[in-house]
Amino acid sequence: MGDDMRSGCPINLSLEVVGDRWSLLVIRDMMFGNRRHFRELLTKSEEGISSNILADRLKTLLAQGIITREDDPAHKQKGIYSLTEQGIELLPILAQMAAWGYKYLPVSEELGIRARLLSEGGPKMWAEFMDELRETHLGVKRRKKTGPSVGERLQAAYEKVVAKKR
Amino acid sequence: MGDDMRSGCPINLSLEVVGDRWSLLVIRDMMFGNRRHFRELLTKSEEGISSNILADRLKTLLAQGIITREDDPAHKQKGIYSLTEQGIELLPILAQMAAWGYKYLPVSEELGIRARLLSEGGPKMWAEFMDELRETHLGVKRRKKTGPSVGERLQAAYEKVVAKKR
DNA sequence: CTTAACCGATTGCATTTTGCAACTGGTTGC
DNA sequence: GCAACCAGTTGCAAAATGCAATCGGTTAAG
Repeated sequence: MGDDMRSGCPINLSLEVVGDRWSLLVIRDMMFGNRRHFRELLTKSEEGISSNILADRLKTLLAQGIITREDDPAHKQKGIYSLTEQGIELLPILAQMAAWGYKYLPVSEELGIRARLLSEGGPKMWAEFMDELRETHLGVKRRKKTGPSVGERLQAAYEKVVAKKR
Repeated sequence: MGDDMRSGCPINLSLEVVGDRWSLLVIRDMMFGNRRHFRELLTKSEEGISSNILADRLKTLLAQGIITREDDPAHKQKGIYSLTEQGIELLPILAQMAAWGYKYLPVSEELGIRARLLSEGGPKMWAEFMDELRETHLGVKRRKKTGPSVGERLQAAYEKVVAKKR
């Protein structure tokens, strides 16, 4: 993660910031899995990131202004990681990657259901989900709640598939 | 580029395929720079990829079905690389990355202009550009041509900025 | 027909990044 | 007071990356 710039191309710059094998997975877990602590990100991830890599990525994402860290008032050692607006706006990238992966790669049924719903929901659903993230990560109040949130709907759909498969 | 699967999550799988520092830049140059030969991709890139990395990435992208390679009838040594439908459908990911990078990173004016136009154009413009790519890479005839293509418009805007800056 | 430039790669080697496992210094709950 | 938990750090091996030189073949100019 050197800070030497290869070119001023926006795609290149984005790749220099989040174009590695782990950064976007950490963001994904913060967004869809609501992981906010180091230990949650470390142990509750599907892929099993190792602790040194996680520590390094969190440091980089922090330095880039994609996440913030604050002390957990309920536990002196715990930090709470939150997405910034800049981090929240990575969602469309994740959504497109999810849609592409769902269409072309051997996605498992339970892990693919969210991608399918998000893809079908389109940009409108993404915007709604981003508003929910602004509420949980930035403390921005949302106006209304008619029915279950996008996050709840995705989670419910996931659990339904898991239950069905067993 | 091991083929061991970390998880069946669509985002993770996408990252395993194109989540490195170079693959998407190669795709970008094929899409927006119309680079089709090894030497073009090698020397006309902003970032200066090295030949062994390029060879390796082309091999991987080929194996993944994202690009194809055929012999150039006009030159026995040259191969022509083309995007497959799967590769063309990476465009929305690139477009979102371009938009995010343009918004949050120190993008140069001349390399940012395409990102701005593409972002303003939205999914409709992306679809049009993908149709143009289907024509040039897959030989699929398009129906109509009213005015300059998206590719031409992006290129013209880029050149205009370059001319202005000098 | 010679020859220099060009072609898509490959090779060897140094540097950097990643991955794993053990461990540290500290906190919390029982 | 002690076991479980916490956010990381350390040491080291393995893999990926980056660079420069090179290879065997093709093409175009003279």
